[in-house]
Amino acid sequence: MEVRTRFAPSPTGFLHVGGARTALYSWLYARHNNGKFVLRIEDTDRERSTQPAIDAILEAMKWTGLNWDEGPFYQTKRFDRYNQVIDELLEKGLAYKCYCTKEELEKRHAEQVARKEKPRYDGHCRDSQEAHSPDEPYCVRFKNPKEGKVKFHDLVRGDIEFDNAELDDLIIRRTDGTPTYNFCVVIDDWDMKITHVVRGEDHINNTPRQINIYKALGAPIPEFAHVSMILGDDGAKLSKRHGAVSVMQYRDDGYLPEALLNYLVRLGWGHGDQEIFTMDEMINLFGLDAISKSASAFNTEKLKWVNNQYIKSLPPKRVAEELVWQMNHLGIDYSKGPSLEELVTALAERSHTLREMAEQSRYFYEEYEDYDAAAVKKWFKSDSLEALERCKAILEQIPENEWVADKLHPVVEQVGAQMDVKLGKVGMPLRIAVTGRGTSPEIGITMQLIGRERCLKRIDRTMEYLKQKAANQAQQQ
RNA sequence: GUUCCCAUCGUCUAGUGGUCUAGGACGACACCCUCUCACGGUGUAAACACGGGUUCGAACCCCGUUGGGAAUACCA
Repeated sequence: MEVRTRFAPSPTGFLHVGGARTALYSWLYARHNNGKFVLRIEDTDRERSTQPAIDAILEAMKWTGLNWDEGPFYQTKRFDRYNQVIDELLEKGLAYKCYCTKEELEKRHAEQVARKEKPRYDGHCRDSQEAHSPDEPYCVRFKNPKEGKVKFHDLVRGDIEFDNAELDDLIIRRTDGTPTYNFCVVIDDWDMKITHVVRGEDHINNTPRQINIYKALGAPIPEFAHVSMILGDDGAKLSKRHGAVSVMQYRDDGYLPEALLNYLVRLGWGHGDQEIFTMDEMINLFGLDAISKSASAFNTEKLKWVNNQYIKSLPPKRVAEELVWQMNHLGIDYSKGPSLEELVTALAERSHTLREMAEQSRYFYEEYEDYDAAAVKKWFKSDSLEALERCKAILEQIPENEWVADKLHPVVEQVGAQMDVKLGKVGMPLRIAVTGRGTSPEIGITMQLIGRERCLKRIDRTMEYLKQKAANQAQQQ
């Protein structure tokens, strides 16, 4: 039988990393088994569901590359189907109309809590013979079995069982005529022939209710796999105060989707000691049974490391694609200067995020304003002017067509030898001169990418600056 | 309260009764490399929540305790 999985978010907000991991696991399982992955939007709660949230979720799914084979299906478009089944249930006596008012319900609920009982519907209308006028409002409840147990084998947790006595008759159709979640999922998973339900562990408690509905319907019961939740860096439940929670926020922060997915797959799943997985490896090696049962804390430091691994190993062309967003976001006009691919190649090793990379790239495309104060203080010494003069003398002899790292790199050593000083005394003033700052890639490639004309101009500028600085100091003394 | 789920270094994990004086990764620290920042390399510190069983033998199996989490909605 074909494996069919699904991801069924409710559009009440953006896609967060926990949802993304669940989606990833569901997607991987389908791909691993050459099955189908279905996307369904669970929007039966019309109060809280919004179009912007739907758009945000779809955008995040596309960005991560978790492509779906069918859907997106919307539950709000399937109300006729749900109501048809509810009517059938009503006819067969497997569901019943409940006329209890909200006030009555609340009162009984409060009494149960006061008695320290588990609050649940008491079945007041289940066997009631009370007469009701046709226009009296009612909701529909599912007749849950009163006795026995519901057992199921969870693919990640093993056997789980609940006593039916713990469950109550849940509402499947509200007074306003709209069906509710626990009913809709069952109908949808049934209609969409879902074979494996991969979802968050918060649904474990819903599973026995849903199984009872499957049974009442005579529908096949799918396999279930309940994935644990993701905690924040501090081990507390993930929330806004943890900063990045939305998947798209990670795009904005400069993470590659490949890296996020790799990080996420390893968070709660492992294959020996392996840390980095290509998509194909993930698909080939993934299995629901290896998913860890306990919740796991999100660790941004490790994500950064993974991201750096991908920035270094992915084709520069691919990284450059994602870098475009950052450059535009920072307003850097990269049309005049090195290509983004060259930039990526030069900066890959020292960038943990694309945002960092973009921020470090300004001097390749724009003139810098001021020198980095700390770098100036640390590296501009009394002999820096001489070092720059000597550098310039050699650099001027290098023609435009030979302005490449291999030719530029030895300049520092030559001047270092001439002056009989450590290379830092030459390389650093030169670096600050051409970039305005104390950090950059290797000086040869840095100068190559900045270009001959710009470099010489900046060196001139810096020599002027150093002369001025020396003059000021002399004056003060 | 009740039901259900969970429990190995700070974090993610390997480990499915002996090969565990518990392995890897991130992070931390130290050293090496070095024109900066990084990358990389080497090394150090760092964990089986607790208590009972079962067994010749338990991180691994069972029970309990403790601690976390989820559900208990006319939300999903």
